[in-house]
Amino acid sequence: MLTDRQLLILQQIIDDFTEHAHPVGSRAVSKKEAINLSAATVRNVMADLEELGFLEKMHSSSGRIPSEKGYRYYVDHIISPTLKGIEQNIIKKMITDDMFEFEHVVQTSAQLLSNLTNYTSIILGQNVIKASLKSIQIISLTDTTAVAILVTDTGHVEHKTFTVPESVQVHDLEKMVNILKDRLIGVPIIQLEHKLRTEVYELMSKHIENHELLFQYLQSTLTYEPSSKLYVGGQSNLLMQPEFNDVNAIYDLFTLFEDEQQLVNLLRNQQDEGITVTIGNENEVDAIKNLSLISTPFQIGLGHHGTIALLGPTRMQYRKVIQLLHALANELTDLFYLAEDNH
Amino acid sequence: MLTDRQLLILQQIIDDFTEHAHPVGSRAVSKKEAINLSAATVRNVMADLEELGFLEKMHSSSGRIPSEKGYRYYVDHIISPTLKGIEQNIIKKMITDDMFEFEHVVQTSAQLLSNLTNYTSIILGQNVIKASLKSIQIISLTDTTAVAILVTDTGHVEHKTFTVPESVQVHDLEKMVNILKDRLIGVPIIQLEHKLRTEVYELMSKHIENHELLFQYLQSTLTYEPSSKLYVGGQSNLLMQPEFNDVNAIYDLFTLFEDEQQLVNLLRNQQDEGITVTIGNENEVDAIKNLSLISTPFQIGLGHHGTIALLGPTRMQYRKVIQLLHALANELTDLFYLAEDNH
DNA sequence: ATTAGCACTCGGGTAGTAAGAGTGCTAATA
DNA sequence: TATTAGCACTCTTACTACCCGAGTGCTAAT
Repeated sequence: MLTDRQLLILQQIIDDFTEHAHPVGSRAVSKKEAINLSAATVRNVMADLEELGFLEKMHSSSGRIPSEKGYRYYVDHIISPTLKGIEQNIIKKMITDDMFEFEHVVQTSAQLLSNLTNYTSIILGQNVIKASLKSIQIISLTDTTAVAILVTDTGHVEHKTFTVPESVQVHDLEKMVNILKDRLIGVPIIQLEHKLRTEVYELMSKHIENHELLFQYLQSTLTYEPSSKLYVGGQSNLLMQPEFNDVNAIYDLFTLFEDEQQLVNLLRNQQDEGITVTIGNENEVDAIKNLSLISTPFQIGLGHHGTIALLGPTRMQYRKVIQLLHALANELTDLFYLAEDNH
Repeated sequence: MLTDRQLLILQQIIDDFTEHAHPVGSRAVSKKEAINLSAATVRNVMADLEELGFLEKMHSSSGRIPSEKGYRYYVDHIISPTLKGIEQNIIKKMITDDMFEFEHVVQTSAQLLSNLTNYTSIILGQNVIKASLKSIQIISLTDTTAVAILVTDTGHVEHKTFTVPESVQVHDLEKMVNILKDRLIGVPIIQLEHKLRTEVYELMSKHIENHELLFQYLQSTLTYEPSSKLYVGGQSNLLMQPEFNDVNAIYDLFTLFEDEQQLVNLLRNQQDEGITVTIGNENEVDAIKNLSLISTPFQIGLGHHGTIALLGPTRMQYRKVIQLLHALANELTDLFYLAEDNH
């Protein structure tokens, strides 16, 4: 579709703009090492690229900046996700150095990503919906308080502290726990509430005295919130980007960061495999329509997966970011997935 | 120290500036209902107040703005922390409506506070350091993964997922758990690591085959991070304040928000009881030297306490915030503290 | 096909000006 | 004596005009 020369010049402009965030003029392109053309010739090519929609001008006599279509072409045609050199080693070292703890690894990865790129990293931990209940326990702390602990087969732990009303008998509580263990262990999380309302409720009303009150407590305690673990790292990195000199843009973005549910949805909507790049207006969420989001899933085990993403200006270092994400996703999958597969 | 008239005018200026964020002129003050003086007279008083250090000018012909000393005087002499009316009810309703779960209450409170005030709320949950271990369990998920769960007597739950090396025998793992239960339950968190290194290590090396490897895992799993639960609500609220039209100020602040440890320290350093107000440069952390922090502790039970704080511009609605915090701290203390005391 | 040359465009910076808000001081007033 | 009216002065902000430089697009020459 594009000639070699057009492609080369598009690439040079994107690289330059990515670095300096200033519109790129024909003279600047002409002076680049890879280019042996006069400014005038470059101008002609640039005019063509603009007509094709790959470049834009801010005003009639500014240099060119890449359009979203330009970035899209660049990402689709120029980049291969093989990472070589230093970063690969950093990641390998970071990840394998005596880390066996899921949350820790994921959190460290988020930190690492945002440090290496100066963008904002968002990592969504495992999708709890598909998991099922592995263990349920109630540990009493004082006479009137207790903590309930739920564990899923994917290792997700949820806990709630609550106060026990004085009217509740200890042996009723024990009975209740036994019913719960009997009926709920092995049940997929998504069915918990239903089972609770039917089977468990029925059993409780038969065997337990104060069942209405207890059940009420139970329901609010066991109703799983669908929010998975979410990590956001390097939010302030984006503030350093020159595109954020306007406070309104910042406001919208940070309001998004505060809305966990919306972030989760954002990452859930990404593809199930491979690296996904959404550029500017390709994003459906308004607050990031002037940013790019690059994401990739990683396997946690047996069909469950998490998502790593990086959020940066459309003027993003796509090559670097894609290679980093690719490498990191591989490492994480190796760590969590093969660990289970290997035994 | 100040005459009645001076006090009145100081108050009017602070109230006006708090609302509008613009320097207040003598004419504006003179027109206020509570004031029956001409602009000229007000000017004289304002000049006096400036000389005393309670007011400042931005430039020679601007109106006056309160100095930090001015706010300090206002807070110390004019405000009483009794809340009446609507907010009290909102809080009561919010807090008592079928909530028995600690984290939920605290998180809702943070949300509530930032919504009611349009400032940023920071809530520090219980101080784990003083707690001691109540329960310790290891639940195996698959052949090679397991999750360890620790519960303190204050209801704090910590969990870590880890992979079990194949070389470890199941019965060794069981032995280890028994040793841990025997030796660590009841031990204050702060002493955990020591006990682990001495008593537990000794026992393990006697009774368990592969003890070096297991111990290594154990140590990284059980070493408690001193970070308590921290909630920050309404970060983006501050972005709407006109004092944040400069991106640099925002950057420093949000970098602080990302540094949990620093936030925890900030709140830990507040007074042990009563409401603490630190205004502008009274704060030790650079990033908030142009903001005010108002905080109050609340009792969780038996000597443990958490801290609620609100962060806003020095031009803050001190009266409202102080009254809100006062009321909320009382409600929380009632809920968590008296619950235990009452039985 | 490429390039040099040139007229043209537009944004950003600088300087000057006018308007407006507010002050401080002085003199008049109750 | 305390208060107030009046007025000159100060400083910011908004607006305008202007110039400079970077960059373009087109034409003609190579």
